[in-house]
Amino acid sequence: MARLVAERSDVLPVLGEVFREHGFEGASLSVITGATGLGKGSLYHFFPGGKEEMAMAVLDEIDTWFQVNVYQPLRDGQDARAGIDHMFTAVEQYFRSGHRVCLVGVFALNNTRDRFADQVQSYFADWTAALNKALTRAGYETAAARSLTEDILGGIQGALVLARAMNDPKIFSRSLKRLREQLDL
Amino acid sequence: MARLVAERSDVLPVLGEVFREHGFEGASLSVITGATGLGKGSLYHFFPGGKEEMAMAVLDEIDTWFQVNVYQPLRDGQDARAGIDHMFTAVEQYFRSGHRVCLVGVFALNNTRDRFADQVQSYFADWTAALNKALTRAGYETAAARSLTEDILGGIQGALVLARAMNDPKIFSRSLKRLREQLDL
DNA sequence: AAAAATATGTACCAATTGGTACAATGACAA
DNA sequence: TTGTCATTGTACCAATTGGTACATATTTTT
Repeated sequence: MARLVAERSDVLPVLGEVFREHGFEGASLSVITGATGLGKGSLYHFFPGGKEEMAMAVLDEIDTWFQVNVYQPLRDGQDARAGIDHMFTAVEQYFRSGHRVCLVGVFALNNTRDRFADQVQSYFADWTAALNKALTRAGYETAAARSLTEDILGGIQGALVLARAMNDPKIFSRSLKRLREQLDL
Repeated sequence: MARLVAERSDVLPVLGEVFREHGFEGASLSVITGATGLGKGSLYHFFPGGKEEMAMAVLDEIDTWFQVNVYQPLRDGQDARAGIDHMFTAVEQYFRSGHRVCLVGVFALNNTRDRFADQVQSYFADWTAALNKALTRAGYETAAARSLTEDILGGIQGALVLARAMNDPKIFSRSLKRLREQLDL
């Protein structure tokens, strides 16, 4: 069902990158039209709710991606260890080895969080629950699993901040590697 | 030399909180005048360079604070272990046990970083150098110290992101405690 | 091909943006 | 008290903001 004209879903990845780069406030309509190549007419046709609906749609797409590629393997995979290993691989790729930043993290840090509180909250809550379950299934005690989960999710977010702040993506890959090895699966 | 009228330095903490809460783009002049209680006249008298100079001044103040309260104790304290322990205490207080976010992190994540690249970079570079030196002095091997430094700085930033995203400041305190204990000083 | 539905460009809108100009006010020292 | 300098409020500015209206394409369906 491919069309020549743009589809709503085609523009979501571009919107995602725009919001990552500029934040929600900084992503002005003119920036968005420039990056997507779509005029206001098209934009408001696809997203009648304006910027807020665009960001919501992006967050939804991100949620779906993580559900499929990260949370479900963690929760339901036969081998818990394999699910965890798969998570690290998926994360390394998703964040482009530290070249890409976490949109949810970007939104979370300032007052943009309040606009999208539910989606921001559940992004990390779902991830936490899934990883926690996997670690438990892999043999960790309840308390240890809980701590490890926080350390790993925090470690990922922090490594993204550091990598971008120092303009050195390798910081992310190195950190991810250590987080993984710390588990000696 | 206290004066009845406002001083430039009096307004810096307020500006800091405004930029934390709204980010650089989101901190409009009207938000700033509202939060500081100063009109544009005063604001542009103290900061002729406008918003950019305000943010620069805030970043400078932050840098000074960390130099005095974190980096120097790490670098020059007689007891390296005490310096590290002091760092954790200072950080726990500075970030108000997870109620406050890191302004440099906020700026780092989106394109605001490019405006303040030097200050963002050196905030983490200086911290990294100081902590690395302290860990080395405390007995860690070169490679181990380097990894630990990244883990600790990343862990702090990530914990701040998580705490704010989940709206649960305790995540920060818990993470900080584990990072500290991991060192068994 | 005609009709219906989808998609898009253009013009327009009030509100807000960051910033300037400047006169009036305040403090303070000679 | 007079003069100097720091401080502040107000009015103003062009540019941009997010958003709407709508007529015109462009597809898709019939």
